[in-house]
Amino acid sequence: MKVLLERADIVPRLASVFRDFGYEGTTLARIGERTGITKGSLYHFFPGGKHEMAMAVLAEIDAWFESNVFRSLREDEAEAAIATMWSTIDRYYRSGQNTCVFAIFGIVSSRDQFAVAITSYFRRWIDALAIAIERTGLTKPAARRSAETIVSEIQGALLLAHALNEPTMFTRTLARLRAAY
Amino acid sequence: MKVLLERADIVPRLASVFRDFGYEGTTLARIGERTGITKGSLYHFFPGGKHEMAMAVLAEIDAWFESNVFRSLREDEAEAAIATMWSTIDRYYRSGQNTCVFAIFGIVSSRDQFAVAITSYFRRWIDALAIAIERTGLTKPAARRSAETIVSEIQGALLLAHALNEPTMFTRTLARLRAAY
DNA sequence: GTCTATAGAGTGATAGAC
DNA sequence: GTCTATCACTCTATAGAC
Repeated sequence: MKVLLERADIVPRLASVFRDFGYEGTTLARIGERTGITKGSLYHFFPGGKHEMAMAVLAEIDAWFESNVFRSLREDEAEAAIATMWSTIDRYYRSGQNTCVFAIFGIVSSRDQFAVAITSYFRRWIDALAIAIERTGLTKPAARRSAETIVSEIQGALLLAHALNEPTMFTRTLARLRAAY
Repeated sequence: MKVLLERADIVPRLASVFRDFGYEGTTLARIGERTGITKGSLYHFFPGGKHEMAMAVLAEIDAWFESNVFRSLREDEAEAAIATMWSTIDRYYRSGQNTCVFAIFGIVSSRDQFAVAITSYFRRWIDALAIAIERTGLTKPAARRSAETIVSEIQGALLLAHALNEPTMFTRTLARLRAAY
């Protein structure tokens, strides 16, 4: 029987708080309220404090996308990998109800302390998608432009869906992209 | 000679701080550092505190867009109004270096206290643009879908431009939209 | 003199660190 | 839980505009 927490149990719970409140808006008290994890436990697993907690959240999301989206785009058959991507991210973003933690962190100036993680994530997404699109027959520059447009549209739709509290804004965009690519 | 501040002088300076740090990340101390405006002046003009300051910032940006973008889209000749929009927002967002305060406020959960202002802003942008596009000959539903896509793409491009610290991501998107509509 | 705007010390509450 | 720093905010004394 396991009664003690492990770091791996904590990170997803931290993610949910950072996702809702952003970096500045996430306080240790709020983490405690929402997850039941006390400050003692937090500092035991993340001696670097709030910054290390946020880095762990970004790293876990990054790893999830790497193994569920990016790798497949780079290595698998292109059309299938792209088709899988639409349904994977629809599930991940809960059809527009979830926001993207990298977007939240990337839009304000505290972005600077996570700049490497943020740029790496978006760059690798665009790069992997460009590789897949190129394999469907487009030229390298055209594939790259399409990849940038798609990631940008996904993020824009997520943003608007949340700002307007209208998740269908996201699902409609996803349906349109699915049909176009 | 005028040495005393007026509310109208303060709001744009506040906007620059909220734009860079978001609502939670903006502190009165930081406002003081960046603008030289001390608490005495701030609370004199904004008795409602930080919340009222943020509302004033949103209201001013909203009014600027209303008179420089939305009104023209609704009332002026459609092709000309749309053409003007591209260059107006390119200037407003300083070719991708600026972020959108409504987007920053709208992406985190503190969005709730500004929900009315945020949804009104994006809705009126989409509505005005849909009216203009419909006038160019599209059906009402098609025009609306295009308008949603455009606003979403603009926001997505702004987000990615900032997250990747690559403003050209925004200018390229704007160029593509300009060519397509 | 009157009134508006300003400076900034001081308040309790709460932040993150440990 | 304890600590110190910092948070939003209050308040008083005074400077500048007319």
